Amino acid sequence: MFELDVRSRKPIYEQLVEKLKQLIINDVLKEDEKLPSVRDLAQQLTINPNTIQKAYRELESQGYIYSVKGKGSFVNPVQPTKNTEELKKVREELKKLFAEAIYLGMTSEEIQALLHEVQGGEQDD
Amino acid sequence: MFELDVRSRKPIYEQLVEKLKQLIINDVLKEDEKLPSVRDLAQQLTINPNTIQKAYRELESQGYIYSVKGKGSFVNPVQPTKNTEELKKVREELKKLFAEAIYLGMTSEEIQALLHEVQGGEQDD
Amino acid sequence: MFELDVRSRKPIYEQLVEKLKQLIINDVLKEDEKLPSVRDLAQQLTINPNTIQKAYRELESQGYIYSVKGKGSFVNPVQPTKNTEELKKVREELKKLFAEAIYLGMTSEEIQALLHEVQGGEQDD
Amino acid sequence: MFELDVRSRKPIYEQLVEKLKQLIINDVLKEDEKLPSVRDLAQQLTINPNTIQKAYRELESQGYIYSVKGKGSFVNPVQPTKNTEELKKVREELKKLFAEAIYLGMTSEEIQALLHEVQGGEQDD
DNA sequence: GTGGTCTAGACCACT
DNA sequence: GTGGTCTAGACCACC
Repeated sequence: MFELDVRSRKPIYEQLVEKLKQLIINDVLKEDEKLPSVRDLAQQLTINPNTIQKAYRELESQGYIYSVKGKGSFVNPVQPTKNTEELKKVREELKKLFAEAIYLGMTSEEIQALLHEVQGGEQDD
Repeated sequence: MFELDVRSRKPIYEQLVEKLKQLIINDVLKEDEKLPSVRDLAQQLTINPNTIQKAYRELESQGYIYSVKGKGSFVNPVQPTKNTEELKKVREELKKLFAEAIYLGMTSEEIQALLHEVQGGEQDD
Repeated sequence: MFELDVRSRKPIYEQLVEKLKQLIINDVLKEDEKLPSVRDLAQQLTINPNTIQKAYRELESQGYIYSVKGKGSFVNPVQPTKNTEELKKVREELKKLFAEAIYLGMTSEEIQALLHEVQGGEQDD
Repeated sequence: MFELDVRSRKPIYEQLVEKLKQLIINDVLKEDEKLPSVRDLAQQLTINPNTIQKAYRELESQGYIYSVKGKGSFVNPVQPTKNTEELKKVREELKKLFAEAIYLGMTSEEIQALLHEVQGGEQDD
């Protein structure tokens, strides 16, 4: 299900957060769907349950999931209002990346192609 | 000149690397222009010189600047050949960000507008 | 395990990088094998841990090892794609050394003998 | 005549030593031929005369040239006896480089081709 | 004066 | 306990 890279400089829990975000964003994990339990996922990925829990906590605080005591963790519906802060960050990040991509030689056509590629995948799911 | 957040989770030297990259990419620091000396910048930012040096070294190994003992550190001309590795990373990053931006409600029109905004600034310099 | 020359003009961390490279190249340290911890090696060699870390970091950025926070540093499998830059350097170095060896009186037979000697050892492991 | 790389991490005087060695090795500078004067070379290369002098001193101590007060510096005839020490170093260096080249994927055929290339150039000069 | 190396020692993040 | 970051302060090599 996941491919975690122990070699990466990025901490494992951050990788997990990112992967799960991707799954939610790409609608693989639908609204109110239950995430795998901490213990199950830990066993599946052969990593420490604490690490999983840390990832879930992070996702919760970012508003992507919610936890119900004794039942598990579930995907949050999108809350457009709450995300203005995050949108601002994403905009800033995009600007930086665009500048860097152009500096490294990418044309705006290539960048747009990439965008449409992602967008196409989005709709297909 | 810079605004560093000492409290941030991101290491100071990485923040520095990013800021300096921005300056180079946006042509504020031109080719072969001298960067502030390690000691000067350290004093200016009230940061340890070693930290500055770490940032400079990182920028050097990424090909953005070069350092000459006894003379200083200077901006490198772009080397399109050497940056294939970095381009790959940027492409991956862009894909992730696009997905996230769309998830948060941005339309592809908005994203493209942002791209053109950056590109415009680029050409004006 | 290592013999470092603290008096040498070559920085300690560079000596370390070289020695460790040798061990990896000669398969003394196998793929994914754990390197000694920064602190352990520092104590063993009576050298400051920062110096060891600098060496490890250099090896990491050259693609020979990878480091995982909280776990340790490990030998990387060879990545033939990523090393084009380094190969170029090695080729240049070889050319220079060949010229010097010939100047000092070595015949090309002697040089080839040396090559086969090394190659033999390589295959025996 | 020379191409010095100020960008290089290698000190300029070392680059000079290497270049001059090459010229001697490749017989561009013949036995007892006069080297350019320190001041001339300094002006030609637009670098500090002290740097040139340091390079000449180094070459002298390595036995490649000799200096005559008031007359200049001259190329030394090869002294096979004196070079056993250096030969030993070169042999060690070659072994290391061979191992590294093989590790990075070069075949012994490629290496030998490189050798013959250098050797050919040697005889042509 | 410039970058580069090294030490000693503190503190943090991850597992 | 692991690697990673940062500081303070010393000394060296190069130009």
